[in-house]
Amino acid sequence: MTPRERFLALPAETRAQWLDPAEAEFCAHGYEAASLNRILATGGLSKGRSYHYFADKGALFRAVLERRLDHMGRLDTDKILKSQDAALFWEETASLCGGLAGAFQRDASLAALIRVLHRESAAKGAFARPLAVMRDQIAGLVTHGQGIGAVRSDLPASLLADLAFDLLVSIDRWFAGQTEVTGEDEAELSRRAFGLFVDAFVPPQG
Amino acid sequence: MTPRERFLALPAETRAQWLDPAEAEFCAHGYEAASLNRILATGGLSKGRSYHYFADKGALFRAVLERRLDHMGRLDTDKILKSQDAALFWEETASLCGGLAGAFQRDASLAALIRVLHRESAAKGAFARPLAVMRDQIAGLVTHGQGIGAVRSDLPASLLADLAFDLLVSIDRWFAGQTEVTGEDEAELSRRAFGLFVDAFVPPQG
DNA sequence: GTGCAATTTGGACCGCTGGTTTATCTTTGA
DNA sequence: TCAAAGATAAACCAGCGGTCCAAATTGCAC
Repeated sequence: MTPRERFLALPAETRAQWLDPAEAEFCAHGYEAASLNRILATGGLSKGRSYHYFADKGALFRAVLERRLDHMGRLDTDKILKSQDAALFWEETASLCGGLAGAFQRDASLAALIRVLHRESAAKGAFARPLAVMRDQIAGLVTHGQGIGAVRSDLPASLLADLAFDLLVSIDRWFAGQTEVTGEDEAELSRRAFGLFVDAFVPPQG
Repeated sequence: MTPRERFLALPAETRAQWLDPAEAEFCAHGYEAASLNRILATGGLSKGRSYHYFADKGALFRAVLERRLDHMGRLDTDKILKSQDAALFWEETASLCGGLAGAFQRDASLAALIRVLHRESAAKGAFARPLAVMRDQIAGLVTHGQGIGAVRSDLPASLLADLAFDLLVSIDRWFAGQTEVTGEDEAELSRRAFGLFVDAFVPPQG
């Protein structure tokens, strides 16, 4: 039995005994700077028990992340992939981005974890997979968009997918760093920011 | 006398005794994962000597970075700031980006160090300053561009500056990750990528 | 030239990190 | 009842960045 299987077999209450302090620690300090020893001390857990259930620090982070992602439900990219004209494509994309932004606003921990994941993934290979899944999903959307003429085709889909992902993260990060902007202002600003996003990826004129 | 002053007073040859192994280590492993002990062992230096010349690991990284940046010369933003119409603004901006890309191609260590700086700056506050300088420069360019109608004004300059910076870094990172694209293909692709960059920041039509 | 003072140097040491190992305790099943 | 298997606690490890201090070296006044 792998450590991961052992952990998933535990009752939810016991699982929370690990995941709650771990999530707090990762949100507060990021991945690298998070102290496993501190997590264990906070939760009253021991090293041996920890490595009985988690192969390493990365496995614990992944478990924390998975629990949060379960709260969010799957990204619904189907509608976008079924769209057959540019207008609908961008309408559905806007809807998905809006839903995502809403989820981030509702669940601060989810937003914080995703930011940690994106920020430190380049340095730590441990998170390659979950991030690659997202990027591949975006790449699929881009390719479909190119097929129906909604997305520019003068650049490779892999590049466009990378840029789209990073751009969305950058936008999110800017809004997260703003303390004064709120309510209607924020809604209007993020609507315009999505406009910039669209401008970058629609086929260039001429 | 501060450690930094002591170090700068050293002959260039002695300075290189620190900076060469440090640069190699930082390029290979990034900042966090770079081992100070390993750098010292490689260079035949001792701990006491190190902390006589560098306040901490971050100071050593900054010294490595500064030596590289001196090789590059200052970014010449004057021409852009003097431009009075959108066409000239973007022409000069293209020229500056091209020069930057050339410097990165010529000096792989510089490119690697800048990538490390950008990647790990969010986690480590030690690098806030050098990065903030670059971002402020970009913010200045954006503001000027907005003034002459070359850059969209429906979003705050600080947001546009952040996005511009991150977008350029993302583009650079994608190209750095490509092994097969070379020569003319790369030149043409990066020309188009700059086109995407422009499309995102010019005033939206309608 | 000599002796003192200031600087420079090496390296032991510190608290901490993530991770390993071992030995004990608990549970299970025949 | 007893042994095999699973779970747990805690000692332990190498390495980390950083501190400290005593010894070696240097520079300078006399």
